[in-house]
Amino acid sequence: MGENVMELNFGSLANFSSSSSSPKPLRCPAPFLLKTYDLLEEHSEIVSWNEQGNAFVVWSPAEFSELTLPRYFKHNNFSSFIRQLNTYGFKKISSKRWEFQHEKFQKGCKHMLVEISRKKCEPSVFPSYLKSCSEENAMTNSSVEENISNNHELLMEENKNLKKERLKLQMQIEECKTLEMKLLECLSQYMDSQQNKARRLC
Amino acid sequence: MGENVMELNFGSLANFSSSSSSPKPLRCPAPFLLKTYDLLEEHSEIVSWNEQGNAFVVWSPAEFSELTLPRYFKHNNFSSFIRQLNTYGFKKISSKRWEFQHEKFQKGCKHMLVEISRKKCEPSVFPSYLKSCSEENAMTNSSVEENISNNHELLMEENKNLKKERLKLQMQIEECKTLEMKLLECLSQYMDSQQNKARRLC
DNA sequence: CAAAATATTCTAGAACC
DNA sequence: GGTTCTAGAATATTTTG
Repeated sequence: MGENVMELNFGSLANFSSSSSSPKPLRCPAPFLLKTYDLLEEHSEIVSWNEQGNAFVVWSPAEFSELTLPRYFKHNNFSSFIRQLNTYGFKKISSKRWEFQHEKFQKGCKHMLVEISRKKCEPSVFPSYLKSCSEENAMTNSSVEENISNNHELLMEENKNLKKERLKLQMQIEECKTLEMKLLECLSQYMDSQQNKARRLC
Repeated sequence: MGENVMELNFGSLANFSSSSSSPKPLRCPAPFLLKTYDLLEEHSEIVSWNEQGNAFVVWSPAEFSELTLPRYFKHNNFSSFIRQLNTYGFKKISSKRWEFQHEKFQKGCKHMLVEISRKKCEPSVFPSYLKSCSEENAMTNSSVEENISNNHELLMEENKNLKKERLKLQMQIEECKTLEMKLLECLSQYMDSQQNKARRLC
């Protein structure tokens, strides 16, 4: 009841814990990375390193899912595989084919796998848009910005982005206000209905 | 009884948030829904209604992607199809097979498709302050402004101001959020106290 | 044609195991 | 840490006023 509402909506507050993220080099690569690297040494037509050896291509997602995945993982879902790739920071670098890249994932460089770590962000009270804003703020205060701000092109770009962001923030505020009104409306309706119920009970 | 009260009230809250924007009865179903419904009338072995006709099953994702999807959509990605299903509120109801369900998506009930609408915000009471479109953005990107901004100095100044403004907007959002939490807390407390009163009256 | 709605893509959140 | 399901976010693309 009332309590459940609170839990549902404020539950995330309980998880408010400071994160001591430690991206120190691990001694052994994550199993997922090893398996993915190994699977590329099969020299199959289903999946392989790309021409430059700095990314890999799943040439046939269907066969890859049905034949390759279950031999290395506990599933045969392409989407689960992709979810893992994203978790480890791989990017899809072609819109034409299933080609994924990570700076530290290269042909013949098995030793570099230890430098790839899982992305992990703590659950936070703040909505994602605020997170990204805060990150940006942190950046703007650094000296990095001092250097790049001298470039006219970058300035223009930043200007454009800032305006875009302003628009977004304005819309969010609009939404907030609307929601507040609706919450109030809901509250008042609830009070009415409860009073009617109480009357009937008398 | 408590639970029913809750459902009633949060149901109405959900209606509030959507009633302002769009969910009036449409005359014609979303293209995606029509296509998905049509594709199920092929009586194929790749995809079909389930036994009860209240959900559908993609029996062979690989063939579905390669053969079925491109005939109805502009792509052959299973994941894009699933993204659409989720956007329209379908749920995957089996862990064993690709079976998706929506209350208003049933065999022989094409007319019910008009009642399915695209999700804009969560059914949750809580914000997801995210975007529906509001229309107070006229003042932002005029081309006039673009020209003036070609001056380097002015650009710098404008960016500085934009950042200042951004900070202000972010603070406003924080305030809104706090207020919303208080409102909800109030609502929840009120519900509790009213229920206690009702119990005593019994 | 501009703006809104819908579609497609890529990535991430969160629950559960 | 892995797997699953769903959503966020950025673009494309289409539709509509």
